Amino acid sequence: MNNTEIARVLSEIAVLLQIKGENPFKVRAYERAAEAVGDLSQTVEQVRAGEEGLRSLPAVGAGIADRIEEMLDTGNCTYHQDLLREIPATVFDMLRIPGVGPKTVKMLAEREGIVTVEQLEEAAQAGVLRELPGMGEKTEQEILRGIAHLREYGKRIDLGLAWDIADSVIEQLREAAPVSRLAAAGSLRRMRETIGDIDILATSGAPEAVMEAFVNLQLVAEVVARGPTKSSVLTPAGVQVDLRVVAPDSFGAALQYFTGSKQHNVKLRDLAVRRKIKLNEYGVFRVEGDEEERLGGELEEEMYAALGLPVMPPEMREDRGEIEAAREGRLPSLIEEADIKGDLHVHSTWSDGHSTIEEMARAAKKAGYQYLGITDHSPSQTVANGLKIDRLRARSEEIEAARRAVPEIEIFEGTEVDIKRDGKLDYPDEVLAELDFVVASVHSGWKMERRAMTERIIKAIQNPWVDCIGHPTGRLVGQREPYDVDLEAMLEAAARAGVALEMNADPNRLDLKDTHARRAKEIGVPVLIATDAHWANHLSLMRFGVATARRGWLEAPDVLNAMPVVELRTALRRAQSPRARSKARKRRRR
DNA sequence: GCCGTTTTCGGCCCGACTGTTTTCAGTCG
Repeated sequence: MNNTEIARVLSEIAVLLQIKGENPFKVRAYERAAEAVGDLSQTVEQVRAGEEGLRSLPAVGAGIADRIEEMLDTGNCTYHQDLLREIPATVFDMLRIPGVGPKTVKMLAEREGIVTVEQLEEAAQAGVLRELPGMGEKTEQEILRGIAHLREYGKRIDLGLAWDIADSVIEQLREAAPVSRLAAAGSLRRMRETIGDIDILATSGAPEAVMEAFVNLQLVAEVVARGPTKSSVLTPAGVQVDLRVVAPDSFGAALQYFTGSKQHNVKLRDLAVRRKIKLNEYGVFRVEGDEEERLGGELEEEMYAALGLPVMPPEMREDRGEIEAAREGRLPSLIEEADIKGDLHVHSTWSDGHSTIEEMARAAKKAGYQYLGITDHSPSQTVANGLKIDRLRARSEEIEAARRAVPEIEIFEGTEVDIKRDGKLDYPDEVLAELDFVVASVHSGWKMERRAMTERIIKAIQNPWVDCIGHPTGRLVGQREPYDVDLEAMLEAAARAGVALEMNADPNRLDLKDTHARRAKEIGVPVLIATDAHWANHLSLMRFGVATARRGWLEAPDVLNAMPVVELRTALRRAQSPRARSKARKRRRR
């Protein structure tokens, strides 16, 4: 079983135990173990083979380690299967209905034998639910609406779309409501790759008026909940937006609290309790018996300072070791957008891009960059108008013209060359040698088996003219699973060869993902953050790539395109080859 | 089921909102 499968089983065990009414801390142990496995970039098998074994994973002790061992050895988990005999897997879908939690599921199954969404819908339509304990007519209607909503918009949305909505809510609220401060919180502020709902935080002396303005915003299709300090609405596309209003002196506390993650906050509170300190969304307090002394709350920094900690960047707040790092004074100094000196993976009208080389160069100048890599597709990409060798060479003229038109930007003449099924590249080496920068990517044959796919990519990494592997796992967020590849082997090969792996900044890709980037850093593989832009205005997607790199704890020295142009030129492998040196001499004479 | 700056046993975060209730349970984040 692979990591995803093992994580899924562990998290299903947690849900099943919850429905059974088991010890909530046991439930949490399984949840945390599932997260730990899901976050790994190595395979679980590799962790087991490692020196410290499975127990080295957070929240994995003797019991859960046994279950994981069984899954690795036999491909299934008897404990999980026993639980599923008591409670059928169909209840997982029921839990996705807003307002339906484990207690309700248990009650429905025991009293009415309801274990599927369809049965629940039927019972609600028949008016059976309202007769059950703790339920009434409203709950019944709520469940019917929840089912309809789930069918239509069951998915999480990508980070790019979420920020579009959030920016527009913030802008409209600033116009319409008496607010002083407004900020996005939640997974949006942490820049997670997908967003369930959008959390906005405001400060105001007149919360009721803010709530009134909020539920009447133009983009509100439906009001889900409405309270004096918290309301939830749905946009016409079915995205939920939550707004909370707090007093100005609680802004930092609320921002900290609602940014999460849940696990980060749980660990923080655990730390706080030991020091007789209480954290909530209103502030941080020292607790002495019945007495509470307020220590702060206006600034996020005060919340952390009360625990003797520096503030951690939101992207790190996932309980992946950041609190320990903060305690020990070894928080990394994360890469920032301002550190990025150029984009090295963009397309132009020569292949499937929609902007000319010059337009791309002007956009790069506007972004404050020093350089830009034009990396059009290679011949195999016929649908993307991939460049045959003659067109690739013909493109040089236009690149030269763009260099003259936008002299502030150093343009790297590049390609995104296909890695063919056998690991060979779509241009011969002598053609790749003529270029300044080569990204090699897999665009076909997704279904290859793991070993062949791994060898395929490693062969490309070993080609002396390859500078970077593009979107290294091939996944599309929420749409397409990554292809089956041994990431650890890929990283090791890249480290040996000095080849960069891409952090593709397109919010549909984010590939490498955060935990992979972190592993790349550990192994010493340089990361290229690049947008893969097909339109000039898509250079702005860099923001999402940088955010995901931050989630992977990357610092500027870990990122290839945080290098100034002169250093970059000499750092590339081709700079070391005699042929490149002669080419570079020619370039200098020009 | 996990874990240790108080612990190898006894802890394990906190509050708002809703609906169905007459004081609270369930859900959510």
